[in-house]
Amino acid sequence: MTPTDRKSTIYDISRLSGASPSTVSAALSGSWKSRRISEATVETIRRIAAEQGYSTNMQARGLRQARSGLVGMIIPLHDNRYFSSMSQSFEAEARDRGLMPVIASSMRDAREELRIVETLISYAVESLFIAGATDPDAVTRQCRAAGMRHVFVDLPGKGAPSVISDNYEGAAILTRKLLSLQKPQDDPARNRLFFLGGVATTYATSRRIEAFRDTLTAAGLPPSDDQVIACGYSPKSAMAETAALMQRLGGLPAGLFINSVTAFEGVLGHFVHLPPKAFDASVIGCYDYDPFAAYLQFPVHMVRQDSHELIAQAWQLLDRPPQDPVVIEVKPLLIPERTIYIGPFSDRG
Amino acid sequence: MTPTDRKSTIYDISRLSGASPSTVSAALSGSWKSRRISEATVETIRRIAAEQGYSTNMQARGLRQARSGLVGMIIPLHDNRYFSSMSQSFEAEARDRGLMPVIASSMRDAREELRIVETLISYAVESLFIAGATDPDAVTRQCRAAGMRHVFVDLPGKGAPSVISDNYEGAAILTRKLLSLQKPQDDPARNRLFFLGGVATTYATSRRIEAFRDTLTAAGLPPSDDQVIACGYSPKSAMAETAALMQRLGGLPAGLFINSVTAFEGVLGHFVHLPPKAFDASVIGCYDYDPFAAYLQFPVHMVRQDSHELIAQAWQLLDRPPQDPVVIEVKPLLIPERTIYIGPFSDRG
DNA sequence: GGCATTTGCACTATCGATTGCGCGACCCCA
DNA sequence: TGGGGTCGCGCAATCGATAGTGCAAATGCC
Repeated sequence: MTPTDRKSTIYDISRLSGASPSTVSAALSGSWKSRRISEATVETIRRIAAEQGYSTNMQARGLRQARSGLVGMIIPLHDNRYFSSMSQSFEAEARDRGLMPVIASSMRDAREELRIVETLISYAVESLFIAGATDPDAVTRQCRAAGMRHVFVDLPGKGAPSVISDNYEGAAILTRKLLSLQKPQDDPARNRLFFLGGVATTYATSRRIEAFRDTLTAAGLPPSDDQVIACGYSPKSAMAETAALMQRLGGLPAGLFINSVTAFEGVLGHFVHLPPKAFDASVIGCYDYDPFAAYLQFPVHMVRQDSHELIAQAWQLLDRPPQDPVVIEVKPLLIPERTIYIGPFSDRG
Repeated sequence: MTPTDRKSTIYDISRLSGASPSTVSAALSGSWKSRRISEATVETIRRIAAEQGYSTNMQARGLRQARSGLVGMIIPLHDNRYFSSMSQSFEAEARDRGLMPVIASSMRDAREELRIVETLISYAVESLFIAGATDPDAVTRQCRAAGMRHVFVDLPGKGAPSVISDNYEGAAILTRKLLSLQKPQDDPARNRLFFLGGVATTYATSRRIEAFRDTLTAAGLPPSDDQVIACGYSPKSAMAETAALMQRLGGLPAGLFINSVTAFEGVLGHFVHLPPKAFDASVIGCYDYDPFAAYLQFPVHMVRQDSHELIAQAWQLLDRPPQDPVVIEVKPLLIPERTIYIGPFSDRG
């Protein structure tokens, strides 16, 4: 209320109320019952604190208690539907628990990721979620050294509990779907399914490629190496690779398994140059869901990873830390073509 | 290195190096030159600190220096392309400046927004960005009381500098585009443009509605009140309102101005039930850009707000705080139909 | 050689909140 | 009236880092 520009402290409240700083602290922090402070005193202190617009200095509290009230989360990037919906779920749960979420993006850069971990440790976050880790083992080493609980999401780590989506199953479902809808093409080079996007050395992508290969093989169509183009997640490279592929094939292949929305964005960047009927002979699938992508000029079959459930399970792992570094797999869902999925936060926008 | 589970402090380094804690602090914080600590001593201390995996306790430093090294940002929600790309730009710049970004989402809830402001103040963030504020005046009051610098983005506040996109201009451009492409329809009730989504009492939406109205009026087609349906930003309500509108009109109107991607998501939730040719007689525009939305079954004309530029300008306002609460307007861009815009982070995914 | 500087570092208070401990006042009961 | 117990609260240490000040040893200068 009073327009002082210094933030008021318990010492100010102490002076104004006549009570000692420790009494003020107890009154405002909730520990007054066990410290036998009378309700009347507490009331007075609360009133004065409210008048002064007092709020606890969390740095001081954190320093004293060795708890900061912060929880960290690292994601590859904010600007991505999958990860940002993880952030949303993460933040909701954190705030429900009275914790302040700190969400940072690594841009899939291992160095950056470690820098963030170190910074978060400096701020004494109480636990850390790492989604889509770039170098999980290094992260675990750092966290261990600082005694920090952590959980991996989407990309497992050997040194800590992990929650991932069932990449093999999801990719197998999607591949089968594509196979079942594939229309035969004249040119044998084009009459095949291609896998595009992702980083092959990455756990998630490697599992998906495995499923892609196994499923094709099981269908009697063992893929050759050129059918897997793990060109990274960026729109730019996906666009270039799509162009190159079509150049090579002289058109679209019978089917395309796109390994993330971001890659899809790049693919689309090339597709816009094609006439609508170019897609008639192809079937397109994407590992990731986007409502708009579900309703393009051509049908797209999408696998939706349950980001909300991933995060929920991750919180549970923190609550009841398992003995061994378990890996929990969450089933992804094949979304029928041209379907708008309504998620948990869709009453907000 | 040593597997102690307590984090090491300057006192540990002090003991191991034989130097005093204050010397250790100076050596590690960079103030050693002005404190005349010999380079040899600094080297020793640095080595030991590295061996011990020391990192500064930011709570202690922040408490002492009354600076936390944190910058806050509030956005309505993470799970939104427009806001998450703001987060991305915000975070990049913050980290470049050696600050740790803390990004929280208000879910467009004024109470929640104020709670976040209070929490961020408790953590002594050094400045605060508020994007799409729900109650800017209340935010300013709280920030003032705590002596906190803040900037509004996307939605202006009276009490602090603001950077917004030029909503009037953007909406006028989009409306003109829709008008120019509109095909005459038999039914006069349907032969009109409709505005759907957003909160009418909100600055951005009200400016856009103003432009929508003015543009139609200037074209000799003054709109009636039923042509503006400000049903909020959520997909759910947009879906319901789209259904209701089409029920009322007996089909799609000649043109639809959709006031955000989130609303568009809801609209699409209804559109999926329509046959592709249902869109032939309509022209659709959306205030917000999404690469996938740009490539739907029907052409969509989109206005892209330059989130990167908005954030860049906001940082500049913090650097050189203006006397009066200025409002900087950033021009939005009309993206031609079926165009994939490649943004500043598209080499990452 | 004596005195003034400079060098290199240690001492100690401090930031704001929490917490173990202790102390006086009051009550109860014998 | 005295002893034990409870009430209500204050004192002082503490968390880890920083910064003002002081002080001995080394160096410079005539």
